[in-house]
Amino acid sequence: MARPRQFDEDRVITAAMETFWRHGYEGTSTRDLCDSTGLGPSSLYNTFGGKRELYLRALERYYATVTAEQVARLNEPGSAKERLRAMMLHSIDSDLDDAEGRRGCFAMNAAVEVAALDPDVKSAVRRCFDRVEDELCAVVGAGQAAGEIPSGRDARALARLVQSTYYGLRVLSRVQDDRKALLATVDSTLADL
Amino acid sequence: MARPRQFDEDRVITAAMETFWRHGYEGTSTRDLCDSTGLGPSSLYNTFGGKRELYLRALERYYATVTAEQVARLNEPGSAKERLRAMMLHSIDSDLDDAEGRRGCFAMNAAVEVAALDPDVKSAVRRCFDRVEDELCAVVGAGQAAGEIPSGRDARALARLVQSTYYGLRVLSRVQDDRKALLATVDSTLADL
DNA sequence: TTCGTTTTGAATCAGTCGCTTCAAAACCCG
DNA sequence: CGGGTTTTGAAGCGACTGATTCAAAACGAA
Repeated sequence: MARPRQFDEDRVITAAMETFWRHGYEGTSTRDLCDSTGLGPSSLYNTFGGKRELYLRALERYYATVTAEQVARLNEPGSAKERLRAMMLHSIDSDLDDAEGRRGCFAMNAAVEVAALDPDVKSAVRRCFDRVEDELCAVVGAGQAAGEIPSGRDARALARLVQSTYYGLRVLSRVQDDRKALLATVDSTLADL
Repeated sequence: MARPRQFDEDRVITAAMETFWRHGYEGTSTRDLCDSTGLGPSSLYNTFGGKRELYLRALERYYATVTAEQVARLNEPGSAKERLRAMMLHSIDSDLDDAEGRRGCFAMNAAVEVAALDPDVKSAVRRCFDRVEDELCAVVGAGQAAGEIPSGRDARALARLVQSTYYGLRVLSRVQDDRKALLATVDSTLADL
């Protein structure tokens, strides 16, 4: 029928996600995106529509990959608290790793930078957060069923408490390099469950 | 000796802070700053040096005003838990208020958007966070002395736990409008102390 | 009033912004 | 191979970026 594309759409979105993740929405120019994806501007606009649409696609990709990994990590073998700890530990170590560029959590970055200005971004970010919350809830529920966590309190409420502390720690990790202090807070949270 | 300035430097910094706060660092242009401050570009550059320096001054101003208000709110009359609750409640209501433009916490915005790229911004933000942490620690200590909070655990550790949950809630408030759910998490945190 | 100093506004710098246009190239189907 | 369709690269759109220049204006001190 017609000329086929020379690029893999998934690869392009992944490359765009990396760029947005590292430099933010306003900090990323269309030329940056062309450079990192290897696409010319016409291909980029022809395929995705524009910078904003590509950003939304990048957030979807984040949900499908990184958020999925977080969920998977919560479902690895171990007690409920061990699994909660593993997820938080992994994120903190990732946040503090210079080799990863200290880019933090892409969904959180989008929440802070763009969510107030763009309802679609807000929805995409909430989708990530809600998915994590649901899985935290499941893990807490399992812990309660196993007698590891007291059943007196609502699993959802406990999950939200863990979730808040978790994202708070990821904020602090942007300016606070003391890994031990962050880990101590993780353990305080788990001890309270 | 020479021609005096036609503007009040404090007013200019405050106006610049509002603009940076609302639109972020990259989202604010020098012309935006000229418009909001009323200064011409030459006056602005002559006085402050450039956009980055003005941003740092804006962060200092945030510390001197908003962070100071948070600290003051922690020192109002009432029990320790009442004071902790008052601070968190005030911030959440501020975050959810459309009339305030849903701009969140300027220090947190700076932490997420700029801190990784600019050590001076990182320091300025940490100054805000550390000030809040210290005051939280004092309040927790007072609660322990009054018998309101068990003395078994380190006040500093408890303060950091509250602080993490606090900033986590402010992240969630960017995409989550359910005030009751956020407040429930505040109460869960306080109940655990 | 005159001098020396600083501030101010207007104009403008080269470079970049997000985005568009368009003709040539590349493909599949018949 | 020819016809129809899509993708591609290059060039460029007007607007805006952070920053600078410079002469005129506005003051205090002598």
